[in-house]
Amino acid sequence: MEINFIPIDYDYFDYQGRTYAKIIGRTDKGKKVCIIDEVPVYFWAILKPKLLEKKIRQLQEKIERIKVESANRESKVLKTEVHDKNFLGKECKAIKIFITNLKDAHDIADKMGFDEIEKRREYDLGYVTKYILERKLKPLVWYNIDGELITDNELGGINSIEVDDVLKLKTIKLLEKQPEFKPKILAYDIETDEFEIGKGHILMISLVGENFKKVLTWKGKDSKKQFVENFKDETEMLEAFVRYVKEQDPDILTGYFSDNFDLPYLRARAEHNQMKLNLGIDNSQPSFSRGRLLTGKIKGIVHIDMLRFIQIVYSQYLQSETLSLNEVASELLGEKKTEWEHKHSSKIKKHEWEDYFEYNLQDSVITKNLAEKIWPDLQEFTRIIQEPLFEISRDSMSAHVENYIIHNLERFNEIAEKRPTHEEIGDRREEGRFEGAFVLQPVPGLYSNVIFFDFTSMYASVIVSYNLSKSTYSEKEIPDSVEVDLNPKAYFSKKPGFFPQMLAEIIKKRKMYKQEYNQKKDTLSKARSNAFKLLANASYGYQGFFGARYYCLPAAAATAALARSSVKDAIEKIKNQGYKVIYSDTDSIALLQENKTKKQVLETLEKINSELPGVMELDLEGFFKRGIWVTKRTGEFGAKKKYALIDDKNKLKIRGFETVRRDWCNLARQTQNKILQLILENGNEKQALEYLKKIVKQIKLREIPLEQLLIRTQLKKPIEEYKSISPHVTIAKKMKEKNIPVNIGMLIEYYIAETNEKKALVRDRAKMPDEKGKYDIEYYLKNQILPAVENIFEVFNVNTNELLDGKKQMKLGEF
DNA sequence: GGTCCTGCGTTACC
DNA sequence: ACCGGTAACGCAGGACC
Repeated sequence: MEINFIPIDYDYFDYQGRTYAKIIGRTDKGKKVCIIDEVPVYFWAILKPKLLEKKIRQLQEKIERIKVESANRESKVLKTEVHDKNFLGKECKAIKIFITNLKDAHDIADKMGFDEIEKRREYDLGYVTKYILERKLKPLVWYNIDGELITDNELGGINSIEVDDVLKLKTIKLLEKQPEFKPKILAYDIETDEFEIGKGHILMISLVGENFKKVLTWKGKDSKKQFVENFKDETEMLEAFVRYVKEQDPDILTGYFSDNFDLPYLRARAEHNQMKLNLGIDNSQPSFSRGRLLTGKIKGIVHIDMLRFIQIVYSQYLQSETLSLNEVASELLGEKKTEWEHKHSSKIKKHEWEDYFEYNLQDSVITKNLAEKIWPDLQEFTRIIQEPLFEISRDSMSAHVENYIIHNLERFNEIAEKRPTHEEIGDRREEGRFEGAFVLQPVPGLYSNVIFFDFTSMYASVIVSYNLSKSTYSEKEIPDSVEVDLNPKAYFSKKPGFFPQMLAEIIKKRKMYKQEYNQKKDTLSKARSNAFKLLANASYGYQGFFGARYYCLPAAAATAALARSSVKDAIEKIKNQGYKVIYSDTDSIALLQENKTKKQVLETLEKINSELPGVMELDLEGFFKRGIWVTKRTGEFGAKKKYALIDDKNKLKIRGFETVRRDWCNLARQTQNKILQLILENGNEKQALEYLKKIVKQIKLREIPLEQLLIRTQLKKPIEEYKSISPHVTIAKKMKEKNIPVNIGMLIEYYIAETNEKKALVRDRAKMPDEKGKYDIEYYLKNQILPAVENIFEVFNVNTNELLDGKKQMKLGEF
């Protein structure tokens, strides 16, 4: 039978010693279908150069005799073939070794310690990756599939899984016209009495899908809400949850922080109540793999923890200071949810339960909206990198880069490099650091007509332009190469390597889809452009990352070194054209327009671009009517990574200042922001100074609400591990004593209060927000407000310290 | 008891 | 363990006088 099919989830199973792929997807008629398929599995033995044919044949025979036995199967080599391949850009002869079961590839490879073999490779690729490579049945791409319906008890009863049809694949054909795919998304969220997994009851579970809204609970017998469904106890509620998930039959089950909270909690409570949380299409329970973080997997339904994907892919582009559902949703969706003050169920009053149900439902509604908003990005990442959605939603950026490489090696006839061993990782981490970016020390001041240039995807374009990669690198001087002045010197062949070539394509596609987006303003080209941009930006970090298959520290060091010299060259050229360069950081250059016209500026840019190597490109980032740079708090020099700009539309761009640092109190941040705004709008400090005086007075009169004075600092490790006990650690200890849950990653809130005895240490004056106390006027003036503004006023030779003198008078009773 | 310096720790920039 | 280096700066803690 023939169907149009889109693969969503990939899995595999063993039956009678053989491995089968099991792909779950949808048909264009909306049916959920499982495809069963088989591909030959193999790995490679790369041979030493110049082996005689006879030798190779003898070796093949030896290899073909290898067998390994494990508890439940015997695995052997099925056949071997000799191929001309490339490994790390070099031509080689390699034996392709076909085996019965991929799981035994390691053991078979271990038995191949023959002299003629230089390296064994690709025994460490996962089955699903191998399957996608081999069959070219790529995730989230439409295919026409011809398959045979499995109706009997074949393959150990595979047809009993909960899908519409199970098909054994015969042939696949890529569909020319790719229709839009909208997955069925079901969002869920639980509310519990305790934060520790499984410790307390699950009070309620919300489920939200298309035209489907439910809150399942055993606490809702008095509820008048339509969406609330009441059950006898927790067990019945959990059973109903499983039932509803199956009934809804989603492609994606999504939660927020659900890998590490909701799903493991559900599993733990099911266990506690001696029932099975059989969510899988084969009635299996969710499984959890342990890395540093839990990962929850459900067979046949893609479980996606939205937080993971947002953390990895979006967080650097978000303004949100925490990645809480509330903050992220309000930034990405413009939705604010109503707050609920968490308390134990025994303390919830009757009428409050209704609000609690509403709150619980809302979390799932928001999570679903978030998933729909982010879907284009998830989809495009999946299509571009060609790994399953489940992995794409959780993998780190380095894994994305690596998977992109692996799925594109075939065009280069390349055999994949292996993953580093623990020892190799250890050695790599010992290798030490290399010099990074160049940052130009600014001269403090208020400047008019500031222009910013920046290099587009600078590191990626350096890698491409200078061909920097593991396969092009040489320790020793080689013909037709570029020498990079590192210690020791590094040489990179001019013959294009596969990684720089792939990266060149990534950059090209980024450019193409960005242009397409600028014309069409559609979500698809935006998501594509975004995915390629992120891949390009992660490429430099990838080559310097100790866990990478294609780790190459000299390539990373050379990338940084050539980026430094490129930016310095550009600065010199700009200066030679008669401009003053006032600042530069990594890939950007700030210069003053002064008496030049915009046309002249663009000509300068053009000239520099014409002289840049390869795909490197200097771009006009923007014109700003004013900009301010300040001194460091210690010393006379200009502070790096701290400046503020304003454009013609009075839009501010603030970098590095306390305004953008979440570990300063809101009052200091807002005051500084306002002062920067007034100065940049007016071009002088007059109004800003008046504003500051007003704020100082309000502080002294205790008119500032405590919320404005709270300092938030993240707890980054267990309390006991801190060598230096700073205020937030002290508060975290206090919270723990009071049985308030304290987790790693939490933002600890506190304020600094006055004390009777004059204690020197800040931490001894730190109090929790709900602790009684008067805020310490002197602390907030001297340690928050003044430090945030004094360097700014110093630009105008205004000494803000004088404003503080009022505090003595206050103590004398002036206020 | 004060001053100075250093290291820890967090958060930013790119 | 899950991409890199550069940088600012508060606070604690110890050296030193």
